[in-house]
Amino acid sequence: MKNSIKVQRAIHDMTQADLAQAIGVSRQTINAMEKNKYVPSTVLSLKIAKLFKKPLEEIFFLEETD
Amino acid sequence: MKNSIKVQRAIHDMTQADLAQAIGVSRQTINAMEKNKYVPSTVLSLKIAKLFKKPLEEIFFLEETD
DNA sequence: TCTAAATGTAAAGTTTGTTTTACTTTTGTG
DNA sequence: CACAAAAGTAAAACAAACTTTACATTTAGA
Repeated sequence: MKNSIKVQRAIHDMTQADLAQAIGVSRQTINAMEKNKYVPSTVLSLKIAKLFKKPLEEIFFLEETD
Repeated sequence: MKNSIKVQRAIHDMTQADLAQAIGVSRQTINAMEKNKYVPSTVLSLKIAKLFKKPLEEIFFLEETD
């Protein structure tokens, strides 16, 4: 799975730390997500989509390998 | 987080086992999700939304406590 | 009612998400 | 350049997702 969190952060002018605090996770969790180190839980992705006011599917994308 | 997987299964006339096989998890995983035993990964929820041809937010909902 | 299919549940084990701490590297701005 | 903020990274520890096996309960149909 891939995501466009970094782009959304740029649009909203937020740092990784800002986003982390806004949704209640550690900064490393945001960083790892952006670097595709792991797949976040659905609660996390829903919170991020909600914060950025976008459908979840516009931020998180399935890949062939998923 | 809550979800309407059971309703979607009914609409598509699928058993828990059918759905499990369709998205590549165990039947117990589907059962546990329906009973809100745990929060699925974003890959799982995306696959389910895709299978049922619905926006993810129409199947998985954040709650106050999330 | 009898039976089979479907669902619910539970425990043990493995894998993966997430946190914490801490340090390095990059980037932007004076 | 110099400094600070932001981003990248890494390892250990813990929490949660997911599997497997196995069995009990419910539901639907002959």
